[in-house]
Amino acid sequence: MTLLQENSPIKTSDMLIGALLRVPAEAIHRRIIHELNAAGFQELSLPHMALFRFPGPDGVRPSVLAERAGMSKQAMNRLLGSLEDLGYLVRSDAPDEGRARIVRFTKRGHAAWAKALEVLREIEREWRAELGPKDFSQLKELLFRVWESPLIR
Amino acid sequence: MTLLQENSPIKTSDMLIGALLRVPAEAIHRRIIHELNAAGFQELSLPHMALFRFPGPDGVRPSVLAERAGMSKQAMNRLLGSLEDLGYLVRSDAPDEGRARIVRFTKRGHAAWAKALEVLREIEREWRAELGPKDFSQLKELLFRVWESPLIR
DNA sequence: TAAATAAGGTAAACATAGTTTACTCGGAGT
DNA sequence: ACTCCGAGTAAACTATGTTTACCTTATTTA
Repeated sequence: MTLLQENSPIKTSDMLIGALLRVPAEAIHRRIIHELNAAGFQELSLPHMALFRFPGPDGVRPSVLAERAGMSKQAMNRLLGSLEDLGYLVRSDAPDEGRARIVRFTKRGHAAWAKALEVLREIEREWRAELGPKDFSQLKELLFRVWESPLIR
Repeated sequence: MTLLQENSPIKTSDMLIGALLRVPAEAIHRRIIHELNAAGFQELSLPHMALFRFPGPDGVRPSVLAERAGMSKQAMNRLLGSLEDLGYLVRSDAPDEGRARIVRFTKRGHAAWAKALEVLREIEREWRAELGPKDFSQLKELLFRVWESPLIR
């Protein structure tokens, strides 16, 4: 029932797609938090990453963000409250729609978002250098096909 | 500062590697939990997945599992305690090494582990059907090269 | 040999972060 | 005017993780 033999090297066929995706995804996640912290955005921790992820919270309503993050409106609201206290964003009234509000980055929020993108681009450069430009493009292309497919619904 | 243009379709180049890895990885994660629950392993929830992941906890020491999962020994110990109460595993004394213990799946634990692997293999079949066998193999091969590289340390 | 040290494991207090339950506010439909 | 609905909010509760502290056993060392 164990998955690996003793003393034999790991092969591609031993690895299932779950671990192959999860491990690098988590590594990227940790690195982004680490570099944001190091760049002066000390307060940002793991739960905040529910917001600092594609396609970002700027201009979006809290309930939509809750939906995207897969959490309750209340939990999202507390996250937003904490980030508002920390000066990363504001929740302003939406002019037209009833009681609706809209999340807007402050200057500091934009700076943090820009830093996160910068780290991600740096990571892409490193991967491209390691795999070679052609294979890296191929990897992104394949993952994009997964993205567009019904596989991940 | 926004990442996307209005009213234009998303292209590969818009997507950064972080989201391309994270979204499918999370989808797989959710599905495994869901199908384990449906298969009679109702009690298993998200935090338990820190153990139900490659290469599995069977035969491993608690402190190693804590290290792998990136959490404290105490937190891991509580997880193990909860799974022990639920009948998925036992912590037996290791015969030689001092106070060391070893985690062992019970029959139920083995069954859950086998089910998780089965779901994963089903997911792989679906992806292979969607992408085609050649491209799917290519995807795994590229991810494996990332796995072996220093990129994810 | 005896004492100090290190490593694995455990326990309790605490902090964090999420869900559940319940409420308010504003707009739309009747 | 009355009801209903959706968005947002608040408070109580729950879970899950960290911090702090301690026990046990083996190894090192004076």
